[in-house]
Amino acid sequence: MASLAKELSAAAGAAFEAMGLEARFGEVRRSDKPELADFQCNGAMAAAKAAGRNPREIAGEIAGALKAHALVLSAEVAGPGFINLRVSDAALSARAEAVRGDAMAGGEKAAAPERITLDFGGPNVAKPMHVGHLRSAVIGDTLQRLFRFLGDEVVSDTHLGDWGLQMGHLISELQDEQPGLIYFDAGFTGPYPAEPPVTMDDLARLYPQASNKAKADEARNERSQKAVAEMQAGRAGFRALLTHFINVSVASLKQDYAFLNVSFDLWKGESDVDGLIPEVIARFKAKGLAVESGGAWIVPLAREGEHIPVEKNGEITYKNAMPPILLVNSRGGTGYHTTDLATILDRVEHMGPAPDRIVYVVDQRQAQHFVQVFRAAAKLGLMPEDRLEHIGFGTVNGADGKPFKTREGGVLRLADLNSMALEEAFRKIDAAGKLPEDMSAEERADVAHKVAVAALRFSDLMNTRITNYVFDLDRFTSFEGKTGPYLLYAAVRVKSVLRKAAEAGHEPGAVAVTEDAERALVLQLDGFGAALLGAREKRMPHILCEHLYSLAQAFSAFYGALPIASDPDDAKRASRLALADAVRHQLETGLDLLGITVPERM
RNA sequence: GACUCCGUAGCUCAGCUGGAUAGAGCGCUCGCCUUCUAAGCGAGUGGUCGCAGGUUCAAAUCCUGCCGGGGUCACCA
Repeated sequence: MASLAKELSAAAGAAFEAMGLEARFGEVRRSDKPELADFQCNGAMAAAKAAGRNPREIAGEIAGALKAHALVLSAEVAGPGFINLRVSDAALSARAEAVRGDAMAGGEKAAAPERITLDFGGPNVAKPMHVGHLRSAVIGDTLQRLFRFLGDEVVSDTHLGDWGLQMGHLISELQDEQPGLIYFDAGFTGPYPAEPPVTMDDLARLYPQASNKAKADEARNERSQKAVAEMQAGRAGFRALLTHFINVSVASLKQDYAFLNVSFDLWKGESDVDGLIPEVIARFKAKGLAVESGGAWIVPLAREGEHIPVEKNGEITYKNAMPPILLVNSRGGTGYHTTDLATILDRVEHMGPAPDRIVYVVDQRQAQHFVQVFRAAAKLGLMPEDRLEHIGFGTVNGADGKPFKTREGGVLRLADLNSMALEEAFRKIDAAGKLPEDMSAEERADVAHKVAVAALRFSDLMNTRITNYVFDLDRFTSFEGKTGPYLLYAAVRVKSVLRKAAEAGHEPGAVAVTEDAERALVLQLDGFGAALLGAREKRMPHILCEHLYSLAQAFSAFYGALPIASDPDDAKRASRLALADAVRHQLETGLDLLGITVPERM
């Protein structure tokens, strides 16, 4: 059974068509005014304008047709031409039962599923993840889960940053500290030691150290540039170091991601497409798309009207235009434009069936970079621009309103954020004092972890992803109001009611909706499918967050207003238990899509 | 300078493919635990939707222009 909103939309659409008007006017949605209606259709007014007719007259005819529909209790015209619909208790009851028994908890598959390569995470090998990496991880992972649930075929790839200047910084800084290491002996032919010469802490220390020096000292920066160029050119010792750095980093990254329930199918990185870079460059040159400029090779991308070259002191800058990409720099090295293009080539031509779409979940500040890469990829014929998609998100700012810096040091590590959230969860759990005395230390730790993850993921996902937000520890770990822990609490309470009822021998039965709180609850359940599809279409997880939060609220109101397991009437008790079970099913399903797991007790 | 995102309640934010009296959370004020988990529920408080024009029967929503803030603009990614 489709959602009530969908059934009603189809019926209203058919009624519009019968009048010679477009079916799209029949869109029915939840009413803004629950005291007046369950659902409303506003299409008559738009249709009247298109057809040059009286809106109330059209609304009256549509309402007349809808009255005959099996789900509809009443259909009335209000104001300038709103159609207010009430559905029958029987329709709501049937809908609740359908949600309860549905594998998708009332959701429905996407109409046109796609094969999607999802690129998110993007951690750098040189440095531990910081708070800014939270967003890509959490938004990307949620989209991954959502896409799969709705029928898309997803391959996720973390796309490690392991090929750029940061590797040069790391290599040269290590050489300064330990010049005797075998990796720096150009005459050595191998094999190199299997044990890594550094730990994650070493890497975390070496990188900012080198970066700061390079900023202050051009000669120091030049050495990093040289080191990276040599590494890219294939110097064996440097490649061996690269492999060590990657392995050390990945082990650490996996821990941070695992804490947040974030996973990837692939852990490929920029260095994996190293071998494809010459081919990318050759293809651009062969097609005449690359031009030489100041010793470097660039690919101009500006379109008609965009390209405004301005010459100043003998140098040409491209003011007010889409800048070209730097294919090969003047040292013969390549930057992230080129590796990104090589990665597209890899994904399209070397990894099985080509994806329908490649989606990048990366900071909004890189929007222009992606426009450039996408244009270049399209020019090369790798993939049309409209199949490449950048899902940007706002920065996580500090209290000063500025984004957390990543290269000056002093940033909050993601691992530390995770620990802080976990500590806070423990503290709040102890303060609430609700966990049963008999609960083992292991289970308590598990509950605290689930609460911490719910707090972190939900507080990040509930924001519209495009806007910046201020990092506020209280907000991340708040256990009151519109938060992940509130949702967990609501879900745990449903489970608790159901468990206790089962222990008393009471099972869910046939649903018979009668009370307002029950009607409101089922109407909320009915909106799940639309929320899922909306979240997928717009790539906006907060739409799903809003739905689940409203569902938890509707359940809490229902719980407060009516007895469930404690109702003495057998039929009412069975019906309300079934309603509670439908809520549990949809809440758990939806929270799982957000990467949030509900414990049995808390 | 160009492009881009944002500007809605004291604070943090939804709503933006135009529709009825603009919604949440936090805060603040009341009320509710001898009954299923009060990390809860109910009621109240609180808004020139940045400003000015325009389109429309109807604008927070669409268009134009301003103002304010963030971001980006080839050899770091």
